[in-house]
Amino acid sequence: MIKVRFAPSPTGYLHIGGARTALFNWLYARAQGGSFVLRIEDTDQERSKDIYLEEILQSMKWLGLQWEELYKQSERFDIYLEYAQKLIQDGRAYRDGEAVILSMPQQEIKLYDLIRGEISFDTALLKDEVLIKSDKSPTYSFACVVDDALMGISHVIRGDDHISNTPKQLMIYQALGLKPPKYAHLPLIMGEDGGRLSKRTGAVAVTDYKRQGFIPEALVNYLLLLGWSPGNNQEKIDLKAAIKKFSIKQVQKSPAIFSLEKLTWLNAQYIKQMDAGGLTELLVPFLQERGFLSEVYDGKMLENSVKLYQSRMPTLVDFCDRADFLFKDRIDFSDEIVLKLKESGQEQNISVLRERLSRLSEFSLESTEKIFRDVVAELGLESADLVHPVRMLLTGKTIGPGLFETMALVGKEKTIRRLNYQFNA
RNA sequence: GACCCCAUCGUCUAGCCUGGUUAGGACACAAGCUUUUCAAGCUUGCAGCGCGGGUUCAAAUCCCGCUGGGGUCGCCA
Repeated sequence: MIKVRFAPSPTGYLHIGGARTALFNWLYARAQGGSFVLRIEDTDQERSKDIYLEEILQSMKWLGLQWEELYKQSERFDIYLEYAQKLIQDGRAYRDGEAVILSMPQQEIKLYDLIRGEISFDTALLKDEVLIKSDKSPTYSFACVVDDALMGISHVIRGDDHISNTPKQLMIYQALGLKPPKYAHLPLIMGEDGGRLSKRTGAVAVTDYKRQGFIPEALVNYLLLLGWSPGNNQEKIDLKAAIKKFSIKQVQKSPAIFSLEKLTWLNAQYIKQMDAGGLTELLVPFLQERGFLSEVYDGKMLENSVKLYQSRMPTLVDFCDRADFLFKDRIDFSDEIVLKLKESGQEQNISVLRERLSRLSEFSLESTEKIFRDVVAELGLESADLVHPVRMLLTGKTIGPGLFETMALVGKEKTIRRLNYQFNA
């Protein structure tokens, strides 16, 4: 029976590296028909906090990584103490005050890592290992070994940073007379500067990405690509397809640098291919948070707006920024826009356009375009002469979707009002 | 510093195991097409096997060394 676990410590938010470790564990379990255990390593009473635990569970769910079993080490202290006692009786460990310490055997050991192959260590270089601390709580390595053994974990898939913990833990298994699991050490994810991933080099918490408007499918897909490849030049792959193709042996051995640019590109791909209704639903909380939308809103109108921006919003937040004019009553112009409007010299022509548009009864893409084209022709202008200043007036921006689609969305009343602008005021 | 691990375009990677490829794809970048702007899309371009030795008819691929990078060295996890 294949059984793996992800063992986060609730001393901080779930970060991107942890999320990837969880993802690979989950994938391995699913690919092998095994099960996935979530084990909360909250032995550090000082630093473990419930809010972090809540956040980790939420992030896991958001990413779509369901677990079969959940444990908390803080509820298992008796078990660790019991095993430590046994080691003392067997003469493999000794007391130092309240603490229990393992006498480190001296030997050459070989570890076969599923990703790296054979790794050898000399435990003579290791110091005796603390198993139970003076406060009677277990140390990481001890709790980890006891739990992995008791929970029947068959494969330990974890970050590279644990590779040097492995020989110590192997010695604990040996002292306990228990069979160790198979190991696979994942290379770490690094920041854009090649160093450790940190807040300085970008967002590290999964919730930060959520807040920044990334969708879970894209994040998971990107994380998958960091250290693994489905082959056949495929970039976009969902969890279901990944399960079919996943092989732990194909995981890269070298660390990978996190690229926000590529994640953003993937996010844009997912957003473009979503159905507009589903995308709209995702957008609603972002819009409400900004006060752009109240509890009650016109879903149809919103969905139409979303469609117009679907290929123009790499992240959900981008929609809020780029389509803000649809939700605001009045828009503020930047100095740049004010200047460009003044330089366009189209005040008179725009007032002609405005007057003609105001006579329209049906304010649609087709009708506004017809009027616009007529006015341009009558005044002997190029379309571009009016398109740009009108867009600025309606949206407060120099860029955006097609002007007539925009007009139809903004609606007659607001369009007429925004076209009434004192260029030299 | 000691110990362990790693090394293909700027970045993520395919290829390596089972030597023979014009070393493939993607992001980014550049150009073009399209166009009312911006995106999207399509086309094209730029760019890589860290270095040095072997082994071999032949090395990105196998071996050794160097260099470079990463990780660990807590009664944190």
